[in-house]
Amino acid sequence: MLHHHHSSTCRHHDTAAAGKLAAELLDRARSAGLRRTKALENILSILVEAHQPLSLADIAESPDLTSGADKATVYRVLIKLEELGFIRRLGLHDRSTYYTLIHAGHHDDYLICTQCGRIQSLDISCPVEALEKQIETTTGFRKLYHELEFYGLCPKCA
Amino acid sequence: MLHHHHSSTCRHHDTAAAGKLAAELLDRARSAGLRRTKALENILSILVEAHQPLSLADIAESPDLTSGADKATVYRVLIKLEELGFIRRLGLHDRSTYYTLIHAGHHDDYLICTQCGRIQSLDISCPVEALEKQIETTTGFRKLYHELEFYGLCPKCA
DNA sequence: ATACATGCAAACATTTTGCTTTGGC
DNA sequence: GCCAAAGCAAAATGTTTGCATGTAT
Repeated sequence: MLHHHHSSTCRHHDTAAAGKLAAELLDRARSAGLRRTKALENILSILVEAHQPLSLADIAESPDLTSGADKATVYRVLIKLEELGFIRRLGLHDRSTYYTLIHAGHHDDYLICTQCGRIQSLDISCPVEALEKQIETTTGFRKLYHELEFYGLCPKCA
Repeated sequence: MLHHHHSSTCRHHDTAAAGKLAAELLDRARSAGLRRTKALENILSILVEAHQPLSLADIAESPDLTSGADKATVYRVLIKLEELGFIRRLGLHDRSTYYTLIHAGHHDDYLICTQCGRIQSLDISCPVEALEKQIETTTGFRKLYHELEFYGLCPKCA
Protein backbone atom coordinates (compact mmCIF):
# COMPACT_ATOMS: atom_id res chain seq x y z
CA MET A 1 0.00 0.00 0.00
CA LEU A 2 1.12 3.53 -0.77
CA HIS A 3 2.47 5.82 1.89
CA HIS A 4 2.49 9.48 0.98
CA HIS A 5 5.39 11.59 2.05
CA HIS A 6 5.73 14.94 0.44
CA SER A 7 8.93 15.91 2.10
CA SER A 8 10.75 19.13 1.49
CA THR A 9 13.14 17.29 -0.77
CA CYS A 10 10.44 16.68 -3.36
CA ARG A 11 11.09 18.04 -6.80
CA HIS A 12 8.57 20.50 -8.10
CA HIS A 13 5.85 18.61 -9.93
CA ASP A 14 4.71 20.39 -13.05
CA THR A 15 1.07 19.49 -13.61
CA ALA A 16 0.94 20.86 -17.14
CA ALA A 17 3.95 18.83 -18.17
CA ALA A 18 2.42 15.78 -16.55
CA GLY A 19 -0.74 16.22 -18.59
CA LYS A 20 1.31 16.54 -21.73
CA LEU A 21 3.20 13.36 -20.99
CA ALA A 22 0.00 11.48 -20.25
CA ALA A 23 -1.45 12.66 -23.56
CA GLU A 24 1.65 11.60 -25.41
CA LEU A 25 1.58 8.16 -23.83
CA LEU A 26 -2.09 7.83 -24.70
CA ASP A 27 -1.24 8.59 -28.32
CA ARG A 28 1.49 6.01 -28.35
CA ALA A 29 -0.81 3.47 -26.77
CA ARG A 30 -3.42 4.12 -29.40
CA SER A 31 -0.89 3.71 -32.19
CA ALA A 32 -0.03 0.39 -30.63
CA GLY A 33 -3.63 -0.68 -31.03
CA LEU A 34 -5.16 0.07 -27.65
CA ARG A 35 -8.52 1.79 -27.59
CA ARG A 36 -9.09 5.15 -26.04
CA THR A 37 -10.98 4.29 -22.88
CA LYS A 38 -11.56 6.23 -19.71
CA ALA A 39 -9.76 3.56 -17.71
CA LEU A 40 -6.64 3.83 -19.88
CA GLU A 41 -6.64 7.62 -19.66
CA ASN A 42 -7.10 7.56 -15.91
CA ILE A 43 -4.42 4.99 -15.32
CA LEU A 44 -1.89 6.82 -17.45
CA SER A 45 -2.58 10.06 -15.58
CA ILE A 46 -2.29 8.36 -12.23
CA LEU A 47 1.02 6.77 -13.20
CA VAL A 48 2.38 10.02 -14.61
CA GLU A 49 1.43 12.02 -11.56
CA ALA A 50 2.58 9.52 -9.00
CA HIS A 51 6.16 10.18 -8.22
CA GLN A 52 6.65 6.83 -6.69
CA PRO A 53 5.77 3.26 -7.57
CA LEU A 54 2.12 2.28 -7.20
CA SER A 55 0.55 -1.06 -6.48
CA LEU A 56 -2.48 -2.43 -8.25
CA ALA A 57 -4.56 -1.55 -5.20
CA ASP A 58 -3.13 1.98 -5.09
CA ILE A 59 -4.34 2.55 -8.63
CA ALA A 60 -7.63 0.70 -8.38
CA GLU A 61 -8.59 2.67 -5.28
CA SER A 62 -7.25 6.02 -6.42
CA PRO A 63 -9.81 8.86 -6.45
CA ASP A 64 -8.29 9.80 -9.79
CA LEU A 65 -9.63 6.60 -11.27
CA THR A 66 -12.79 8.51 -12.11
CA SER A 67 -14.17 5.77 -14.30
CA GLY A 68 -14.32 3.54 -11.25
CA ALA A 69 -12.73 0.76 -13.25
CA ASP A 70 -12.63 -2.67 -11.72
CA LYS A 71 -9.45 -4.14 -10.27
CA ALA A 72 -9.37 -6.72 -13.07
CA THR A 73 -9.53 -3.99 -15.67
CA VAL A 74 -6.74 -2.04 -14.05
CA TYR A 75 -4.73 -5.23 -13.91
CA ARG A 76 -5.21 -5.91 -17.60
CA VAL A 77 -4.35 -2.37 -18.58
CA LEU A 78 -1.17 -2.55 -16.52
CA ILE A 79 -0.19 -5.77 -18.27
CA LYS A 80 -0.57 -4.04 -21.61
CA LEU A 81 1.35 -0.98 -20.53
CA GLU A 82 4.13 -3.23 -19.36
CA GLU A 83 4.18 -5.08 -22.69
CA LEU A 84 4.38 -1.75 -24.44
CA GLY A 85 7.38 -0.87 -22.32
CA PHE A 86 5.69 2.13 -20.73
CA ILE A 87 6.00 0.84 -17.21
CA ARG A 88 8.05 -1.67 -15.31
CA ARG A 89 7.18 -3.73 -12.31
CA LEU A 90 9.13 -3.92 -9.14
CA GLY A 91 8.84 -5.56 -5.76
CA LEU A 92 9.29 -3.63 -2.56
CA HIS A 93 9.08 -6.38 0.03
CA ASP A 94 5.44 -6.27 0.83
CA ARG A 95 3.17 -8.69 -0.87
CA SER A 96 2.19 -6.48 -3.77
CA THR A 97 3.74 -5.81 -7.10
CA TYR A 98 4.49 -2.16 -7.80
CA TYR A 99 4.43 -0.39 -11.13
CA THR A 100 6.32 2.66 -12.18
CA LEU A 101 6.59 4.68 -15.33
CA ILE A 102 9.73 4.33 -17.40
CA HIS A 103 11.14 7.75 -18.16
CA ALA A 104 13.54 7.82 -21.09
CA GLY A 105 17.01 8.62 -19.86
CA HIS A 106 16.00 8.71 -16.24
CA HIS A 107 15.97 5.85 -13.82
CA ASP A 108 14.62 6.12 -10.29
CA ASP A 109 15.95 4.21 -7.37
CA TYR A 110 14.08 3.97 -4.09
CA LEU A 111 14.48 4.24 -0.38
CA ILE A 112 12.02 2.20 1.66
CA CYS A 113 11.40 2.10 5.39
CA THR A 114 11.42 -1.47 6.63
CA GLN A 115 9.14 -0.50 9.48
CA CYS A 116 6.36 1.70 8.08
CA GLY A 117 6.72 0.97 4.37
CA ARG A 118 7.29 4.57 3.39
CA ILE A 119 8.66 4.86 -0.13
CA GLN A 120 10.83 7.69 -1.30
CA SER A 121 12.33 8.28 -4.73
CA LEU A 122 16.03 8.89 -4.76
CA ASP A 123 17.22 11.58 -7.06
CA ILE A 124 20.69 10.25 -7.38
CA SER A 125 22.94 9.62 -10.28
CA CYS A 126 22.93 5.88 -10.25
CA PRO A 127 26.41 4.39 -10.35
CA VAL A 128 25.23 1.16 -11.88
CA GLU A 129 24.80 2.12 -15.51
CA ALA A 130 28.39 1.43 -16.52
CA LEU A 131 28.35 -1.86 -14.68
CA GLU A 132 25.19 -2.82 -16.51
CA LYS A 133 26.88 -2.57 -19.88
CA GLN A 134 29.78 -4.61 -18.64
CA ILE A 135 27.51 -7.36 -17.35
CA GLU A 136 25.74 -7.44 -20.68
CA THR A 137 28.97 -8.20 -22.50
CA THR A 138 30.37 -10.69 -19.99
CA THR A 139 27.22 -12.71 -19.40
CA GLY A 140 25.51 -12.59 -22.76
CA PHE A 141 22.28 -11.35 -21.21
CA ARG A 142 20.38 -8.89 -23.38
CA LYS A 143 18.14 -5.91 -22.75
CA LEU A 144 19.40 -5.48 -19.25
CA TYR A 145 17.86 -3.13 -16.78
CA HIS A 146 18.28 -3.00 -13.07
CA GLU A 147 16.40 -2.45 -9.90
CA LEU A 148 18.08 -0.82 -6.95
CA GLU A 149 16.47 -0.22 -3.61
CA PHE A 150 17.74 0.86 -0.27
CA TYR A 151 16.00 -0.39 2.84
CA GLY A 152 16.33 0.94 6.34
CA LEU A 153 14.62 2.72 9.20
CA CYS A 154 13.21 6.12 8.39
CA PRO A 155 13.77 8.99 10.87
CA LYS A 156 10.29 8.63 12.36
CA CYS A 157 10.59 4.90 12.95
CA ALA A 158 14.18 4.95 14.19
CA MET B 1 10.72 -21.55 -7.92
CA LEU B 2 14.41 -22.19 -8.10
CA HIS B 3 16.26 -22.63 -11.36
CA HIS B 4 19.63 -24.30 -11.05
CA HIS B 5 22.44 -23.09 -13.21
CA HIS B 6 25.89 -24.23 -12.31
CA SER B 7 27.72 -22.30 -14.93
CA SER B 8 31.46 -22.29 -15.36
CA THR B 9 31.62 -18.95 -13.61
CA CYS B 10 30.59 -20.51 -10.32
CA ARG B 11 32.99 -20.12 -7.46
CA HIS B 12 34.30 -23.30 -5.93
CA HIS B 13 31.94 -24.40 -3.17
CA ASP B 14 33.74 -25.77 -0.19
CA THR B 15 31.46 -28.27 1.52
CA ALA B 16 33.58 -28.49 4.67
CA ALA B 17 33.54 -24.74 5.10
CA ALA B 18 29.80 -24.71 4.49
CA GLY B 19 29.30 -27.25 7.26
CA LYS B 20 31.39 -25.16 9.58
CA LEU B 21 29.40 -22.04 8.81
CA ALA B 22 26.13 -23.87 9.37
CA ALA B 23 27.39 -25.12 12.73
CA GLU B 24 28.45 -21.64 13.72
CA LEU B 25 25.08 -20.20 12.80
CA LEU B 26 23.36 -22.93 14.77
CA ASP B 27 25.43 -21.98 17.80
CA ARG B 28 24.53 -18.35 17.42
CA ALA B 29 20.87 -19.24 17.03
CA ARG B 30 20.99 -21.29 20.18
CA SER B 31 22.61 -18.47 22.11
CA ALA B 32 19.78 -16.30 20.92
CA GLY B 33 17.33 -18.69 22.54
CA LEU B 34 16.29 -20.94 19.68
CA ARG B 35 16.15 -24.64 20.36
CA ARG B 36 18.24 -27.15 18.53
CA THR B 37 15.74 -28.83 16.26
CA LYS B 38 16.19 -30.89 13.14
CA ALA B 39 14.24 -28.33 11.14
CA LEU B 40 16.52 -25.50 12.21
CA GLU B 41 19.62 -27.51 11.42
CA ASN B 42 18.30 -28.54 8.03
CA ILE B 43 17.21 -25.05 7.07
CA LEU B 44 20.53 -23.52 8.04
CA SER B 45 22.39 -26.11 5.97
CA ILE B 46 20.14 -25.57 3.01
CA LEU B 47 20.62 -21.82 3.16
CA VAL B 48 24.37 -22.11 3.58
CA GLU B 49 24.74 -24.51 0.70
CA ALA B 50 22.43 -22.69 -1.68
CA HIS B 51 24.43 -20.21 -3.59
CA GLN B 52 21.40 -18.29 -4.64
CA PRO B 53 18.24 -17.02 -2.99
CA LEU B 54 15.63 -19.63 -2.10
CA SER B 55 11.89 -19.33 -1.78
CA LEU B 56 9.86 -20.84 1.01
CA ALA B 57 8.76 -23.59 -1.37
CA ASP B 58 12.35 -24.24 -2.45
CA ILE B 59 13.28 -24.92 1.15
CA ALA B 60 10.14 -26.76 2.20
CA GLU B 61 10.47 -29.13 -0.74
CA SER B 62 14.21 -29.56 -0.61
CA PRO B 63 15.42 -33.16 -0.28
CA ASP B 64 17.86 -31.78 2.28
CA LEU B 65 14.99 -30.98 4.58
CA THR B 66 15.37 -34.45 5.99
CA SER B 67 13.07 -33.79 8.92
CA GLY B 68 10.23 -33.30 6.44
CA ALA B 69 9.23 -30.17 8.30
CA ASP B 70 5.94 -28.57 7.42
CA LYS B 71 5.76 -25.43 5.32
CA ALA B 72 4.44 -23.49 8.31
CA THR B 73 7.40 -24.58 10.37
CA VAL B 74 9.86 -23.56 7.70
CA TYR B 75 8.08 -20.25 7.48
CA ARG B 76 8.35 -19.62 11.20
CA VAL B 77 12.01 -20.59 11.28
CA LEU B 78 12.72 -18.21 8.43
CA ILE B 79 10.99 -15.39 10.30
CA LYS B 80 13.21 -16.01 13.28
CA LEU B 81 16.36 -16.19 11.21
CA GLU B 82 15.43 -12.91 9.64
CA GLU B 83 14.85 -11.33 13.05
CA LEU B 84 18.24 -12.58 14.13
CA GLY B 85 19.74 -10.90 11.09
CA PHE B 86 21.02 -14.18 9.62
CA ILE B 87 19.09 -13.87 6.40
CA ARG B 88 17.39 -11.17 4.39
CA ARG B 89 14.40 -11.37 2.15
CA LEU B 90 14.24 -10.19 -1.40
CA GLY B 91 11.76 -10.15 -4.22
CA LEU B 92 12.69 -11.36 -7.66
CA HIS B 93 9.55 -10.56 -9.62
CA ASP B 94 7.77 -13.84 -9.36
CA ARG B 95 5.16 -14.27 -6.73
CA SER B 96 7.37 -15.64 -4.03
CA THR B 97 9.59 -14.08 -1.45
CA TYR B 98 13.20 -15.23 -1.56
CA TYR B 99 15.60 -15.60 1.32
CA THR B 100 19.33 -15.42 1.28
CA LEU B 101 22.05 -15.69 3.86
CA ILE B 102 23.80 -12.52 4.92
CA HIS B 103 27.54 -13.01 4.68
CA ALA B 104 29.54 -10.54 6.71
CA GLY B 105 31.45 -8.26 4.40
CA HIS B 106 30.04 -9.77 1.26
CA HIS B 107 26.94 -8.72 -0.54
CA ASP B 108 25.54 -10.58 -3.52
CA ASP B 109 23.72 -8.96 -6.36
CA TYR B 110 21.72 -10.96 -8.87
CA LEU B 111 21.06 -11.38 -12.54
CA ILE B 112 17.62 -12.73 -13.42
CA CYS B 113 16.18 -13.81 -16.75
CA THR B 114 12.84 -12.15 -17.34
CA GLN B 115 11.80 -15.05 -19.55
CA CYS B 116 12.77 -18.27 -17.77
CA GLY B 117 13.38 -16.98 -14.26
CA ARG B 118 16.95 -18.20 -14.08
CA ILE B 119 18.82 -16.63 -11.19
CA GLN B 120 22.55 -16.07 -11.18
CA SER B 121 24.70 -14.54 -8.47
CA LEU B 122 26.93 -11.75 -9.63
CA ASP B 123 30.40 -11.76 -8.23
CA ILE B 124 30.99 -8.09 -8.70
CA SER B 125 32.30 -5.39 -6.52
CA CYS B 126 29.16 -3.47 -5.94
CA PRO B 127 29.54 0.22 -6.59
CA VAL B 128 26.74 1.16 -4.27
CA GLU B 129 28.39 0.91 -0.88
CA ALA B 130 29.74 4.44 -0.85
CA LEU B 131 26.44 5.81 -2.03
CA GLU B 132 24.71 3.98 0.77
CA LYS B 133 26.66 5.84 3.43
CA GLN B 134 25.91 9.11 1.74
CA ILE B 135 22.18 8.40 1.64
CA GLU B 136 22.25 7.51 5.30
CA THR B 137 23.61 10.93 6.21
CA THR B 138 21.45 12.96 3.84
CA THR B 139 18.12 11.25 4.52
CA GLY B 140 18.41 10.32 8.17
CA PHE B 141 17.54 6.70 7.44
CA ARG B 142 19.35 4.21 9.63
CA LYS B 143 20.64 0.68 9.20
CA LEU B 144 20.59 0.95 5.44
CA TYR B 145 21.16 -1.98 3.18
CA HIS B 146 20.40 -2.33 -0.45
CA GLU B 147 19.08 -4.71 -3.00
CA LEU B 148 20.37 -4.65 -6.55
CA GLU B 149 19.15 -6.87 -9.32
CA PHE B 150 19.70 -6.91 -13.02
CA TYR B 151 16.94 -8.23 -15.24
CA GLY B 152 17.20 -9.20 -18.87
CA LEU B 153 17.09 -12.03 -21.38
CA CYS B 154 19.53 -14.84 -20.77
CA PRO B 155 21.48 -16.25 -23.74
CA LYS B 156 19.16 -19.23 -24.09
CA CYS B 157 16.00 -17.16 -24.14
CA ALA B 158 17.34 -14.36 -26.32
C1' DA C 1 -20.38 -5.22 -37.26
C1' DT C 2 -16.42 -6.63 -35.12
C1' DA C 3 -13.12 -6.95 -31.94
C1' DC C 4 -11.34 -5.21 -27.89
C1' DA C 5 -12.44 -3.75 -23.19
C1' DT C 6 -15.13 -4.29 -18.95
C1' DG C 7 -17.40 -6.12 -14.66
C1' DC C 8 -18.22 -9.57 -11.65
C1' DA C 9 -17.20 -13.69 -9.59
C1' DA C 10 -14.51 -17.55 -9.14
C1' DA C 11 -9.93 -19.81 -9.23
C1' DC C 12 -5.10 -19.62 -7.83
C1' DA C 13 -0.77 -19.20 -5.47
C1' DT C 14 1.47 -17.99 -1.53
C1' DT C 15 1.76 -16.37 2.99
C1' DT C 16 0.10 -16.21 7.55
C1' DT C 17 -2.48 -17.70 11.71
C1' DG C 18 -5.05 -20.74 15.27
C1' DC C 19 -4.94 -24.46 17.91
C1' DT C 20 -3.57 -28.84 19.61
C1' DT C 21 0.23 -31.96 20.29
C1' DT C 22 5.17 -32.92 20.55
C1' DG C 23 9.70 -32.47 22.27
C1' DG C 24 13.97 -29.66 23.84
C1' DC C 25 15.84 -28.05 27.92
C1' DG D 1 7.22 -29.76 33.87
C1' DC D 2 7.39 -25.72 31.14
C1' DC D 3 7.43 -23.24 27.14
C1' DA D 4 9.10 -23.17 22.43
C1' DA D 5 8.41 -25.67 18.15
C1' DA D 6 5.77 -28.55 14.99
C1' DG D 7 1.87 -30.26 12.41
C1' DC D 8 -2.34 -29.67 10.24
C1' DA D 9 -5.87 -27.12 8.50
C1' DA D 10 -8.12 -22.92 7.76
C1' DA D 11 -7.94 -17.86 6.90
C1' DA D 12 -6.05 -14.09 4.63
C1' DT D 13 -3.98 -11.59 0.85
C1' DG D 14 -3.06 -10.44 -3.65
C1' DT D 15 -3.01 -11.97 -8.50
C1' DT D 16 -5.07 -14.00 -12.46
C1' DT D 17 -8.75 -15.99 -15.39
C1' DG D 18 -13.57 -17.19 -17.46
C1' DC D 19 -17.39 -15.62 -19.33
C1' DA D 20 -21.24 -12.77 -20.54
C1' DT D 21 -21.99 -7.89 -21.69
C1' DG D 22 -20.75 -3.27 -23.18
C1' DT D 23 -18.35 -0.05 -26.29
C1' DA D 24 -14.67 2.11 -29.34
C1' DT D 25 -13.55 1.85 -33.94
